[in-house]
Amino acid sequence: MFEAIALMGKAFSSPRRLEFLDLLAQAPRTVEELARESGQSVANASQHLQALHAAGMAARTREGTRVRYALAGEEALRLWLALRDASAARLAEVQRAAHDYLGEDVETVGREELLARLASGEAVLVDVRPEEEFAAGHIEGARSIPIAELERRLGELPDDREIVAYCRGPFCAYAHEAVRRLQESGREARRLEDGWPEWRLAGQPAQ
Amino acid sequence: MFEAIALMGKAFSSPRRLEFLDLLAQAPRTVEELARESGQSVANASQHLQALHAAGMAARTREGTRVRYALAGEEALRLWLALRDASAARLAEVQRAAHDYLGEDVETVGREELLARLASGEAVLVDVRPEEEFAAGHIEGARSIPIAELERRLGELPDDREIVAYCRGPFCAYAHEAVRRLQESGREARRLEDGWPEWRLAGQPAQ
DNA sequence: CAACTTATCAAGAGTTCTATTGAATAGCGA
DNA sequence: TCGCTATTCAATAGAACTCTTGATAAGTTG
Repeated sequence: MFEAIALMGKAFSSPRRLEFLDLLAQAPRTVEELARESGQSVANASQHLQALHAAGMAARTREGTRVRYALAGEEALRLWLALRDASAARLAEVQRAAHDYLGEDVETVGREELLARLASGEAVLVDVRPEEEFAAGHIEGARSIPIAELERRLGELPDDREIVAYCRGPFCAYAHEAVRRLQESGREARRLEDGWPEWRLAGQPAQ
Repeated sequence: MFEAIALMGKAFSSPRRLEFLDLLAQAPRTVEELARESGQSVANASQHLQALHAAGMAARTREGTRVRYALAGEEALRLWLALRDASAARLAEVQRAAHDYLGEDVETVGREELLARLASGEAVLVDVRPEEEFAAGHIEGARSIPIAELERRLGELPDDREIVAYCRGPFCAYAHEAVRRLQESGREARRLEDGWPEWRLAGQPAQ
């Protein structure tokens, strides 16, 4: 029994596999994409992805000559987020790594407040993740400006309303970075406290 | 970052450690007790427990010459139960192991129905876990009859009311076993669909 | 069908994990 | 202090895991 459960537990014991889970939480991807985005060989990525599949954490579908992996349902997403949050709450190593990686804290907005400010037109919501992730699903009413293009496309954003940026989640640096740049441009800006996976899991309006 | 999270993830990759989590979900215990109940050497148990501690899943307190380990807060319990349930939902191996271990399914009662029937006096609730686990915490209104003593103490139970048995959780065989024996004795009996940890986590009345 | 792309397989070197053994340490009580 | 108990430490052999390399399989396109 415990041996069988450990089959799933092993999915969480390798940083590489956790990185895949994090990527898959945003959008399904092919093996080659996952390998490229995580900077490892295709063969190695394939092995880890098969391990995730065997652990019941990833689903896979064949698409012609490629194979697309996705998280295996909401349950899998919930489990990954629970592990991530629990480790952030209890392990000093994770806190330290997060702080080093994210830099100075940036002011946040909660879900309710964001919804209210969007409804009243006081705020504009920007998704700063890569375009493909936006395409795979995003918060209702958000517009896509990937962080890499933000500088160049600053003109598209109003400077008389607050900008709220969001990205992959609370441990993703994109939104932090975006808020800093927006503030440097003289705009009022905050980041959404969560990212897209948390929003979706909470059953909030999405597209 | 992912490396740091994997420190916690590794806690779930060994059947031995999962068994400890399962035991600790019932009640805190000393190293020696945990080693005995899981049938392994003390030195080995100590190593695994230290790993759980380093992973932020177990807390430890010194008590004179012994060391008592406990789950590190509700968060740890929630994570363990989430992993267990997710693996039971998604891995055929776990389902098979559970069925082999638990035997024929037994009729269950839900929390709400149990509370109603206890309030109206239509049912009697029995905790069939070992006595020490009962002592460390149990459902309000339950009486303790460890499964090992059930046969001998059958006379203590009424035969004109339904008996509801519960134990460590849905994958613990004690309650199944108890219901079968109670039914053989001519009593009406069902098992609570969850066990003590789930009950406590749900914030239901406890002692 | 041949050439090509994408993913998986197979084998092996190096690393990490696990359980065992025996020794060492910490706290207690005489 | 000494002897005792409970736990941890240290060393080690064997098992499992990880990544790399090169070959193979599946599917598409010309």
